[in-house]
Amino acid sequence: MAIAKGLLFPNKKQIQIKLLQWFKKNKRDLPWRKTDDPYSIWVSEIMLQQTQVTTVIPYYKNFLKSFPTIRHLAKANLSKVLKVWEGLGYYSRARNLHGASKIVLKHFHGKIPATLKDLLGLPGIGRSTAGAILSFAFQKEASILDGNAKRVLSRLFAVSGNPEKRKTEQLLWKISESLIPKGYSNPFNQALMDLGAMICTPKGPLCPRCPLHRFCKGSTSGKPERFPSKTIKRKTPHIRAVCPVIHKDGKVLLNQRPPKGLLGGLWEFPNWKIEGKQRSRLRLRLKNDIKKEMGLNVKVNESIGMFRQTYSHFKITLDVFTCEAFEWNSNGKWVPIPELHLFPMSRIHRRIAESISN
DNA sequence: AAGACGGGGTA
DNA sequence: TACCCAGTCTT
Repeated sequence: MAIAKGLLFPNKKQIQIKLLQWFKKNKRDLPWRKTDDPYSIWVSEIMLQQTQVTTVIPYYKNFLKSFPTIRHLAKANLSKVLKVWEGLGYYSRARNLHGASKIVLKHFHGKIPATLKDLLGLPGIGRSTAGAILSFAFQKEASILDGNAKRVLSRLFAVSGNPEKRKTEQLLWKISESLIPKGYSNPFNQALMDLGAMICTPKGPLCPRCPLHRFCKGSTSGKPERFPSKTIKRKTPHIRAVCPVIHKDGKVLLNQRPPKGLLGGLWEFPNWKIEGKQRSRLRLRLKNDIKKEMGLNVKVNESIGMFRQTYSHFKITLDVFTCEAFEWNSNGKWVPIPELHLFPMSRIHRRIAESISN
């Protein structure tokens, strides 16, 4: 496990050169590589957290069109930011990005800070994102440890520890730091990412085409895919819920989720979990529950369908019923159907909204 | 140290 | 289905 920092790998120099040469010739053409604007690069790095490049590209372009500068972002309403973020997931990223833009405007004269300490003080920026911003936007000496770097380095040095354990993380960070050629953080970190995305892929790595093939302990030891080691995941629970779409005079009732936590700040149709035994006489139960919980007298129509969504730690099926209300009083917001598109909503509720708009 | 946090692409 | 993505934050 111990790899001393100074007298590291004898191949260090060759690894650096090979990787940089490979990168120069094979780098991906990505929108955020065409700019030197720290704000744009920052936006890209936040979007790329746990999200694949191809998913991010259209969001990145649209976001910068909507909020061209950090000042535009800082002055915008959170709801507008969430709307532009809609569908990208991990909405706390949007909330943190927005919050951080206000901090930068107020405490850093609108200039994104260029030190590790200051960057780490901004919400949504952890060590790896800070390293990416420092090296990509400011040409500073910094290291990264994203999913790509983690996989590449684990294989290159056959790091067999559980990648989720702190000790393994620390070791990988050490490797990432010590491998960077002085003055070349920017291309080197990008090269690490591109190698991980294009050659050293999670499944079926293209070792024969890898510039680091002959230095790679993972590859020469037989099966590079053993690294990083897999972690066992519990299978996700399945939640069933009912979801009344309550109509009155061309409007429907929406609730806004609390600002933090799951899908924080997004709007949705009322919905609540049902247990297995409650599945009988669903429409009658629904009518009574709406009366009891919302103080609303409604007529419950037939179900308009089951809507499913899989999240990282559970999956949910919403049984959606249209209802007709006989009165207005309620918490929540009555929204004309043609205006539903203005509200930030999660994927599953957006699909419901679209299904009743047609 | 462990769990929460979205949604999609891929095999 | 299962994996995993240019990770961070909370508990």
